[in-house]
Amino acid sequence: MNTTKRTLKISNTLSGKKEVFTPLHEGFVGMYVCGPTVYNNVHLGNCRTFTSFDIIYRYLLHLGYRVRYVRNITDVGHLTDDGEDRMAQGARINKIEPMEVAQKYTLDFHDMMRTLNNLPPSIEPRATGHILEQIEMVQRILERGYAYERNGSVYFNTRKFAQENPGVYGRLSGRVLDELMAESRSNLKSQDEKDHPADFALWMKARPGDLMVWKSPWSVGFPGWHLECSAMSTKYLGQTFDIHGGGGDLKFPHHENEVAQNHGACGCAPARYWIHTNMLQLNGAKMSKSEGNYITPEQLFSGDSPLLSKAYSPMVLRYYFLQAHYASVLDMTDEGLLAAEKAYRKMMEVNKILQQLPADTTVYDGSESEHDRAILRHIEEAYEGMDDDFNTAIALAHLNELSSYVHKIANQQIPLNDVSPWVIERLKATFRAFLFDIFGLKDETESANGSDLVEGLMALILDIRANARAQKDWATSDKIRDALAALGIAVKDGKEGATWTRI
RNA sequence: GGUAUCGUGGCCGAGUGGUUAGGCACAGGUCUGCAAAACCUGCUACAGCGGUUCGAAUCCGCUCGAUACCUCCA
Repeated sequence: MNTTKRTLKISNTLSGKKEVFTPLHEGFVGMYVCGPTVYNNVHLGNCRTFTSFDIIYRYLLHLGYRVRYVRNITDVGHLTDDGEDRMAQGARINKIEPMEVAQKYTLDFHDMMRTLNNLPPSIEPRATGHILEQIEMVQRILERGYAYERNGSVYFNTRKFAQENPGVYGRLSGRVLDELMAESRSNLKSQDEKDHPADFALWMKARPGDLMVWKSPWSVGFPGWHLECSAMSTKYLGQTFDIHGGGGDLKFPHHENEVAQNHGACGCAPARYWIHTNMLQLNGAKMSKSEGNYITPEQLFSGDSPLLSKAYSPMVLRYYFLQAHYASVLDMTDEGLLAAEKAYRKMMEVNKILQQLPADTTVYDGSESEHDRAILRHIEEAYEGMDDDFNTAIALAHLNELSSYVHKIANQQIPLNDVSPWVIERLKATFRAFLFDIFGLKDETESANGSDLVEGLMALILDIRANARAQKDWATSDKIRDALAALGIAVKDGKEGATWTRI
C-alpha cells in the first residue's frame, strides 16, 4: 500500500468533525494512547479500547506509514475515591510492594494483549520511570505562570490559563469553565487548598504513610495523574504530534487537563487529532460488579458465567469488536457472541477456500467481466470503509459480500473462467491483508485441530468411516460420528469426503 | 441537577434528506442413507409525539429510555 493513494479521514474529537488526516511529517505518524492503570486485572472494556487502537495502528501501518505508537503504563498518581494511590492501595491490601502490584498487573495486561493478538506499542513508558521529566514540566508551567505552589503541592491555575488562552480549555470536552465553577460551588468540598475548584494537582505533597514518593523542588511527593501523559508524549513524540487516543471516559478531566498542561508548558497544542473510543456494555446496561452485570475476560474465555451459554475464544471477541465502529457504544450479549462466533468461523473457512482456488495466470487478456467489476468494487469499498474513520463494520460487510463470490466460484455457480485470474489473486491478497494484517485476526480453527498425532488419528478414523459408508454400513458410520461428537469433534460430509472441526 | 452522546427489524450492528448495509436467528429450497455442514432464496426496520420539506429513519422541538463525564476522588 502506498500512503499517497488513499485519503484517510478521522473523526477528530477536538474539532468534533471528520477531517482528512494529514500527518505532520509525510509518511510518519506519531500516536499516543493512554494505557492502563495497573492496579487490577484488565477489564473487558479495556480490551475493547486497546483493540480499537490496535486496529487503527495496524491500518496506518498497512497504508505504509511509519508509526511510532506510544502507550503508557500508569503505575503511580492515579488516586482512588479516598485519595489513596491505586497502586499503594493494592500493596497495602496484599501486604506487598507497590511495584509488585504494578508488575503483576502489567504482566496480566501484556498477556491479555497477546491473547487478543494486539501488536505491542513501539514504546511503552511507565510513569514512575519519568519522574524527572514530569518535575521539569511542572517547572516550565510554573515559569510560564500557569501554576502555583501551595504547602508543597503544585496546582495548575486553570482560570488564569483559560483567560489568557481563549478557546483552549474546554474545547475537547465541550465544558465551559464558568459552568464548571457554578456547578462546583453548590457541592464545594472543604479539603481544597487550591485557589479555585477548576485547578488540578501537578505535584502532590506526600502525606504520612504514602509509599510511592520522590524528591522534588517543592516537597517529597508524587506527580498528578494528568501529568505523566503530557510529559511522556512530549518526550517521545515531540511537543506537537499527530494522534492522541484514549477511552471516551478520559476526555474529561484527564485529556482536557493534559491539553492545558502542554499549552501551559510550551504554548502549543499536543495532538492534532484526538480519537476517543466508546464503551462496552453488557446486556444493554453498563458492566457493574455490584449489580452482577459483569464478566471478566477470563470468564468469557472459559464460559464460567451465568450470563454466558458457552465459552468464546479471544478471536471471537475480536471479531465482535470489529462488527461495530470504535466510536459507538457496543452492547455485548450472549446471542450476539454466538452470531460473531459463527460469522468468524465462516470467514476463516471462506479464506481457506479462497486461498486454495487455482489461479491460471496464463489466460490474462486484460478484459474485465461483470463479476470482475463487482468483485473489484467490493474490494475498493472495503478499503473506503477503513479510510472513512476506520469503519471496520463497513469493511467487514464487503468482505462478507466477497465471501459469497468465493463460494459461488468454488461451487462453480460462477465458472472460474468468468473471473479474471488477476482478480482472483487480488481477492486472495485482499482477504489476507484485511483478516490478518488489518483486523489482526488469527485462524484459531486451524491451530485448534492440534498435533500431527491427532491429525493422523483423525485421518485414520475418517478413512475407516468412509469404508463403512461405502458399504452402506450406516450403524458403524453413525457410531463413529456420534462418538466423535461426544468428544467435541464435528464430522462434516462433503462431496469430496469428510472433514472435521472442533465444536 | 448540569453537560454530551445515543435509541435501527427476533438479536448484534453500519449508514443516511429520496437507492438491498452486513452478520446471526428464522422460513423455504439444493445437496445428502439420515443428520450436520455448505450453498441459494426469502424476511425491509429505524423509541414515541409534533414540526420543516415535493419527500425524513436521516434536519428541528418536546417526551420517554440508555450511556459517559461533572474539576486529586465519582
